[in-house]
Amino acid sequence: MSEKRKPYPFDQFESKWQSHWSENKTYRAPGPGEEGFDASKPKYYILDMFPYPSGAGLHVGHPEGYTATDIVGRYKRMNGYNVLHPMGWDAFGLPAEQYAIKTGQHPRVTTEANINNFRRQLQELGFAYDWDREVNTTDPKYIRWTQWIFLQLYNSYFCDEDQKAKPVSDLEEKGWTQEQIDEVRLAFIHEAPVNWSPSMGTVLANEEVQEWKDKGETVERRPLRQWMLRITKYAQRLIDELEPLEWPESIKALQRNWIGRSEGAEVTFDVEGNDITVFTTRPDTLFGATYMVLAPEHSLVSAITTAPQKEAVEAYVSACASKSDMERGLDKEKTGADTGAFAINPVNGEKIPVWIADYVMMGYGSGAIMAVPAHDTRDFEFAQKFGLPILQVVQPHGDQDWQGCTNPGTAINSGFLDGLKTKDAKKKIIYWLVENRKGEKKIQFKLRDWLFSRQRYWGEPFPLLWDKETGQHSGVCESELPLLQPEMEDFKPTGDPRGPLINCTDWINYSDKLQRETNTMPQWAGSCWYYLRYCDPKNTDHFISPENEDYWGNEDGFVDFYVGGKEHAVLHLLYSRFWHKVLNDLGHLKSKEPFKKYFAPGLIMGEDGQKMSKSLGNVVNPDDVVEKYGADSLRLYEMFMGPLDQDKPWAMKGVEGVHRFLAKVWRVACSEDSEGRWELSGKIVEGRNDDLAKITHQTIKRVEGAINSLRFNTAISGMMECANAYTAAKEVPKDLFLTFLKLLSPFAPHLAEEINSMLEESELLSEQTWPVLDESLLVESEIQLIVQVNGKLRARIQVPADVSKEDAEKAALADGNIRAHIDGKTVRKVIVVPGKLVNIVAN
RNA sequence: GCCGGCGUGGCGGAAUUGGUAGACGCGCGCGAUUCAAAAUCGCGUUUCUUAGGAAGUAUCGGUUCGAUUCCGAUCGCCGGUACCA
Repeated sequence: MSEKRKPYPFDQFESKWQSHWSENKTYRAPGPGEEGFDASKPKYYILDMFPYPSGAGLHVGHPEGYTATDIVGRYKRMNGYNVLHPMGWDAFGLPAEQYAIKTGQHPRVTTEANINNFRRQLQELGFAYDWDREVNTTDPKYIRWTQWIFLQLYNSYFCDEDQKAKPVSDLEEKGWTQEQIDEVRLAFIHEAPVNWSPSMGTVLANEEVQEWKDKGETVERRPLRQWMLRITKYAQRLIDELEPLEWPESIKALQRNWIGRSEGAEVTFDVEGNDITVFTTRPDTLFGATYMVLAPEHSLVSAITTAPQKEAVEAYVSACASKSDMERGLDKEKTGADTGAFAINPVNGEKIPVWIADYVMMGYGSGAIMAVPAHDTRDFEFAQKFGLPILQVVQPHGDQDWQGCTNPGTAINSGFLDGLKTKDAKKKIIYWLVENRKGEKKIQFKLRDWLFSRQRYWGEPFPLLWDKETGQHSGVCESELPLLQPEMEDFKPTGDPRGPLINCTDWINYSDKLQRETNTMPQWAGSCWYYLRYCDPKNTDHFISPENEDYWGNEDGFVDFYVGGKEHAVLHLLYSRFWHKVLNDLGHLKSKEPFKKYFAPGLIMGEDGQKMSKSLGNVVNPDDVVEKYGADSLRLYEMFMGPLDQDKPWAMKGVEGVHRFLAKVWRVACSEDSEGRWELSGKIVEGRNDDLAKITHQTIKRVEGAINSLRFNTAISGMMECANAYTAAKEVPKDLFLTFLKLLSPFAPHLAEEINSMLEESELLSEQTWPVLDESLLVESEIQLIVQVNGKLRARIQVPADVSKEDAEKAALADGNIRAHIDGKTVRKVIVVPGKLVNIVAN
């Protein structure tokens, strides 16, 4: 009936085992106080980035990381750990809302349907998740705690002396006014040019802009009053506390880069009676500052501009204002205008002209620079174009051209700095600036505060109220949480920067005096802390109980091992670290970091080597692969493709390859009868076979090593070699084959479980312990030595494993081929590496 | 420009402290089985070759008895970031 018989009947047992595991709660990980909890067991918390349940369903990229963590989790479990491996849904967010608008359904409905589809797909891959711990960021019981954490941020400030967050109530006790307190809250309202997307009708965080632009959305700068989170206060700690984490160096570098720490100095210039401060990383070049540049948006521009220059300056400012960020970035040709004003260089009293130019950004430092054209490429270009003076103050090493040269060297034309190396000149000028009250040492960061409000419907509302008369804001009472969005017919973005909730008058009006905040939180809010909730998902008194925190978390990084896409290197991973530190500072958590160890799987590309996309038609649907080859084959293939952290192209032929391997394992135990039915072959016997014992134990060693170093592709190669040996043998001892099945079970749990049960083993493989390596089986009595002459392989000789150096040398020199190669030459030296080789140096 | 990563057969890749380069898989070729095919099993598969060898891990150079591995320079590709002062 079936046109093509399957190489092994995965379709008949995969779903059976999935149901079995699910019904028996095989992978339940009980926590403190729960039934079946065993405090003596060590714990292991392994976490996947929870997916955003899109309408498109699971992508083949998802099971890559999920299979890796599943293998490690199952391996740890077989080694006696109480493994927490949970799954949940990052279900708020713009795409969900856009999809809902498009289909005319409420996002809660479409989200639920998408979640059900995702859950089905994940369950069909046999992942050992504890589904009792499932979390969903859009669940009111979850929203409640997201909002509670927001209120912690809102009700705290950053104490600079102690470098940590503290409750604002401390400031109230010190007699601070409400206005003063509002200035320092970690969640604060701020009017500034922000990233406004006209196409999406919302603002975006700096970190998100590129991603949405890539998807074709428009983003422009626009001044708006928005809620911000004061992440910049944590800039230094976010760099320092990253150091001890077991993260890939590249990801750490990405975060450091984004935070962008620069050491330098602030220098104050007198400009027509105003103090203008600039930041510079090269205070040693202060004598070479021959002009000053302000950003066009700088607040003092109109005040200092002289009458004759007024028209030109105003024209330039408005030209810049109308340019989008993109145009401004693309246009590398320097432009600017002379304000006519002069600044006094504090170090030598020189009068230097003040210009405005759009190569100076308002968002970094003070929005003003001292220009040192001799030693800065941008200032050099600008000075050349506008004929401004260029004064060399650093003599670079060697014969490098000093013009526009930014390299360090020796100070010249710099008064008391002359003759000093750049490093020493920096120290001396900073000392001078401090002494003369003209500046100070300064550390500057690129990191901006986090724009946290969105003008959308499908997100957590801010639990905040505004006084209609005074305009003062305040947090709602914790007992009123969760605060859910009202039911609305039409929640489309309105273009109104207050968001669609503004149209829901019943909901907005909290009382006669008070009105609700109408902005909502970004998708990141829920994902910032979900790893904590998994530990105690049903707790109604705490976001996580201290007992669960102590049991599941680590002091030096809460989660033992976190796996997920590197596209979140400067988004989710940075935001989570920030929230975790705030919660730690406020005494709600004991650890400083959320993720002790982190790993980012590579991207799975299309078969054509391009990134998978609908438009290219190269998308692989995991459901189709499971249908055709089974879940084990998909899992195994994704692990066999290559190193986990590398980007790699999909190849359906490769899926067939691992599928054949699984079928080969199946056929070690089973064969077909004349009707085409599978039955035990009788090849598995009681007995012993030293050769197979050796390769089986070699495989234990290889697989263990490979799992511990996340090199799953080599684990699978090892198992393939072992299976090839079983295939070639006439009989396979049962104990060895059962050992092999245990090794295979984290990778292909369904097949391993099925064969195990067919061999009348009653206990589930996943309940069994990992095989113990017997090293004695690996020792050889005879080994092969390679013999080289002048480093080139010339012979292989068999010698006893414990051969002495002298005997090895003798045996090598006795070999016929070796004799031929050293014939007529003098042996100068013989290197013997025990157990490996003999190298004869002769000429 | 700056930061990070990567260059090994026809392809994905292996070689864990420097010690047999190309494991394992894909593809391809040959053979067995079959009436035939599929499936399966076995053998072969870096290149050149005067068949003894020679060359070979992006390129050039260095250290070493010995380098895919360590060091230096160059080229190429990928990712991040960018008038960040």
